[in-house]
Amino acid sequence: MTSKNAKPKPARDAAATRKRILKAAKREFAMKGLAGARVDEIADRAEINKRMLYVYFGNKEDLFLAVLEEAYADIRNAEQELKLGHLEPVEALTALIRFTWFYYLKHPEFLRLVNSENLHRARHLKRSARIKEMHSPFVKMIGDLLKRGVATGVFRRGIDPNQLYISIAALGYYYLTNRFTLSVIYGRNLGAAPALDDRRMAIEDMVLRTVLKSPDI
Amino acid sequence: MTSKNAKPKPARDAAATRKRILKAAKREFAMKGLAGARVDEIADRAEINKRMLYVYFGNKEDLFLAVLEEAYADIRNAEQELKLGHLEPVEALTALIRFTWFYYLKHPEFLRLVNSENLHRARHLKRSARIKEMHSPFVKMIGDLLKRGVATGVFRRGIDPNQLYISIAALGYYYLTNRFTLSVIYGRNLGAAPALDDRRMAIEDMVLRTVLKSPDI
Amino acid sequence: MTSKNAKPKPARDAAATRKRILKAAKREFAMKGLAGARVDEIADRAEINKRMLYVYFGNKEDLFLAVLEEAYADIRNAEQELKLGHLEPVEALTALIRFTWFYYLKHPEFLRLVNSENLHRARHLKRSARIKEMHSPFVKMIGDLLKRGVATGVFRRGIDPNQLYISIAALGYYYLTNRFTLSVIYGRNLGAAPALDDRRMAIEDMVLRTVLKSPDI
Amino acid sequence: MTSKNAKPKPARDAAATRKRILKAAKREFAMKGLAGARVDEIADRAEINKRMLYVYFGNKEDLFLAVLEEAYADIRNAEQELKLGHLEPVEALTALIRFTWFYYLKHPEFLRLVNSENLHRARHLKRSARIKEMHSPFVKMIGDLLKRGVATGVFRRGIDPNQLYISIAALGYYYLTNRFTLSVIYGRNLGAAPALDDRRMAIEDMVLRTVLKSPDI
DNA sequence: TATGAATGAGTGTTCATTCAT
DNA sequence: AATGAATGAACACTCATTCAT
Repeated sequence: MTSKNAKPKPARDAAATRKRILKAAKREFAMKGLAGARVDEIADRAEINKRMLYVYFGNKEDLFLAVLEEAYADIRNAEQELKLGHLEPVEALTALIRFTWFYYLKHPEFLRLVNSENLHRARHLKRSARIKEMHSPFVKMIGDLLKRGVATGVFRRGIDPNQLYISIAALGYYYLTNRFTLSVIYGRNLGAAPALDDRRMAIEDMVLRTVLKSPDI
Repeated sequence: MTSKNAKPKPARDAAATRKRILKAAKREFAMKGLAGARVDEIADRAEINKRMLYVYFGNKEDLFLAVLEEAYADIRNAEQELKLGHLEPVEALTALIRFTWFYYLKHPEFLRLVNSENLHRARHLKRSARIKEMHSPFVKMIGDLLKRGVATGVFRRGIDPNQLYISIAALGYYYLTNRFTLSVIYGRNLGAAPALDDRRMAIEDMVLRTVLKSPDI
Repeated sequence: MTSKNAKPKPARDAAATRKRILKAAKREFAMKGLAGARVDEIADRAEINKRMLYVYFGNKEDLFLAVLEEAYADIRNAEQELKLGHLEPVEALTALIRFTWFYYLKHPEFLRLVNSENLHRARHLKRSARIKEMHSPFVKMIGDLLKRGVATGVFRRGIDPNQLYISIAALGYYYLTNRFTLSVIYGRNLGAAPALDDRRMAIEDMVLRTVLKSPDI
Repeated sequence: MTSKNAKPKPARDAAATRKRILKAAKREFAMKGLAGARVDEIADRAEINKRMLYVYFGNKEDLFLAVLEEAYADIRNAEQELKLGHLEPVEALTALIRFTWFYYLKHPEFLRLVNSENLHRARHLKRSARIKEMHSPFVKMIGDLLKRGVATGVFRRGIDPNQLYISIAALGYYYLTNRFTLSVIYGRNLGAAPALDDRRMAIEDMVLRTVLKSPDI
C-alpha cells in the first residue's frame, strides 16, 4: 500500500503542498532576497508545478509576505514560550537577551528576510494585518518586564521599553548580519565560535549596565 | 576651446568620466542593491556610453567594489577630520557617537552599500587591499581613545575597543536600516524627526553608561 | 426536497448546468474573443467545476461553436418573429433594416462572436450542420420579399437578394464594430445616441433608394 | 567586398532593422491579432534579436500602434495619389469606390489590423497624434468631392460626406472580412473571383444610386 | 576614447487540459 | 455527476555584456 504519510511528496494534499512551498520559499528568499529569489527554484525545491505556487499564493510578492509573516510568528511564538512573566526581572531580561542572540544566530534566514523587507521599506508588511496583532502582546511583555523591575527596585526608572528592545536586537542583529565586512575591517573572523561568545557577553554586559540600578558586574 | 570646467559633460576627460560613473553607480547600487542595479541606468545617469563603463571598471562587480571602497574612504576621512585625539576622552567619545549617528542618517547610501556587501558575505571587499590599510588607523584611534580615558580615570578598564565601536555602529545602523519594519511593529513612524532624536539620545546614554566609570547621568 | 426552480445553482440538473455554461461562455467569448477567453473565468461565472465544462462540451473550441450556433439561432428566431410575410413589401423591408440595426445595437456580443469566427475563417461553423439548415428559410424569406415587391411594382427588377441582405448587414455592422477607430478619425463620438440615430436613418435611406423603383424620399 | 545593400540582413543599420521589425510585426499582428501575435515570431521573421524590438518600439502594444499608424498612412497616401480633385465628380466618386474595394481586397492585413484595434476600442489609436492629423485632409477631400458634384448638378443635396464614406467602406469591409461565415450561410464560396466581382458591382451601384441626382443606371 | 547596435540566456506569470478521488 | 489538485509548455519582457565602426 502507498502510505499517505510518505514524507517526500504526498500527492493531492493541499495543506502539505502549501507547507512545502512556504518552506522552499523561505529558504530561497533568505538566501537571495526578494529580487534575487527564483520562482523556478522554489517550485523545484518544493517539488511542485510552478503553477501551484500561483494558485496558492497569488504571486511572488504575496508569497514573500506569507514567508515573512510566518517568520515573525515563529520568533514571537518562541519568545512566548520563555514565559518571562514567571521569572525574576533580572533573570527575565537576561533570558530575553540570550534568547534574542541565539535565535538570530540559529535563524539567519529570519535576519535575511527582515533585511530584505526593510530594503523594500516594509512595503509588504504594511499590508499585513497579522503582523500588527501579533506584536501587541510582545510590546506589552517588554513593558511589563521593565515595570516589574522598577517596582522591585532592580531597574532604573525612565527606560523606554521600545528603545530597550530595539537596542537588544540591534546589538546582535548588526553583528551577525555585518560580520562579513567587519571581519575584513578587523582582519579576523568574527563568525568563529569564540568571537561569537565574546560578542554575546558584550551585549549582555551593555544592556544590563544600561538597565540595572547599580550595575556591580 | 573646450573647457575642462564645463560642468555637464567634459569630453575626453578620463578623470571626470570616472567620477561621473562612480557617482551614478553609487546612487544606483545604493538604491537597488548589487543585483537590482542596472548597468544601463548607471550609464544613462553618468551620460556615458555603456561601453566606457566596462573600459574603466571591467564589469559590474568591480564597479561595485570601487563604489564600496570610495564609500568607506569617505566615512573614514570624515572621521579623521573629527581630530578626536585633540579632545578630552569623554568629549571625544560623545563626538564619535554623534558623528556615527549623523553620518548614517545623512548617508543612507553608505548603509545600503554595506548591507549589500554583507548579503554577499563581503565577497568583493575581501579582494580589496585598500580597505584593510584604510582601517588600521581607524582601529588604532578607537583603542587610543579608550586608553586615554582609562588613564585619566573616566573610563572603566577592560572594555574591548572593537566591541565598543561595533556597538556604537549597531545601535544606529540597525535602527536606521530597520526602521521600516519596526515602524509597522510599533505602529508609529520611527523615521520622523522626534523619534530620530529620541533614538540618538538613547544611544548616547547607553554607550556612555557602558564606558564611564560612574555614569551619573 | 431540492427544487428544480432554485435559481442560483440547482444541483445535478444537467440541462440547467449546460445553460449556465453557455451563458457564461457567450459573455466571455464575446468580450475577449476565442483566444482571449479564459476557461477558468467561464467556469467561475457558471459556478461549475471546470471539469464539467469538458464533460459537457468537449473542449474550448467546441464550446465556442455551441455558443456561436446559439447566437445565430437567436437572431434568426427573432427575425422569424417579425412575420415579414404578413407585411407590405416596403414595410417589410423597412422592418428588416430596422430590426437588423437594433439587433446589432442591442446584441454587441453577436457581432463580436461573428467577428471572432471570421478571424478563424469560419473554421468552426464549417463543421456545423445546424447553421446551414437554420439559414435556408432565412435566405428564402429575403428572396420572397423582393419578389413580392417586384410583383406589386414597388421594387426594381434584378436586385440580388443575397447582395441586398449583405449590404443591409454591412452598413450597420461595420459602423457598430468600427465606431471606435472611426470616432478617432472623425474626432467625435460615433457611439453617442444622436450619431447612432443619424446612422440608422442614413442606412434606411441608402437601402430604400437602392431597392425602390422611384425613391421619392 | 561586402555590400551594404545586401538585401537579407544589413548588419548594424538601425533604419533597416526598424523597417524589418515593422514589416514582420504587421504580418504577425494581421494574422493573429494583438493578443495572438507572438513577439518571438516577429523577432525571428525580422531576423533580429528580440531585445532590439524593445529597444526600438518599447513594447508589444507600442509596436502594434506603430504598425497601425503605418497601415493608415499607407492607405491615405495611396488615396492621395488618386488625385480625385482632378477628376469629374462622378468619375472621382467611382474611382474612390473602386480604389477602396481593391485596396481592401489587396491589403487584407489592413482590414485585420483595423479590426484588432476596434476589438480594443481604439485604445492605441486614441494615443496617436499622427492619426488625427493624417485624416483631416482625407475628410476634407470627401467633402469637397460632394460639394463639386452638387455644384455641377450631378449629386443630390444633403448627403453627409462622413456617412457616405463610412458606407463605401462598410459595403466592402464587411463583405471581405465576413465572407467566411457568409460563405457557410449562403452555401457558396464568396471569396471566388466571380463573386468578388459581383460584389464590387453591387457596391458601385448602391453608392451611385444613393448619390446621383437621377440614377439612370 | 568613444559610440550605437546587437546578443542569448533568463525572469515572473499564464493557460487549457487532465488526474485522483 | 462532480470536485480540487496538478501539469507543462508558452509568453512578454529584461539584462550584463560584446561587437563593429
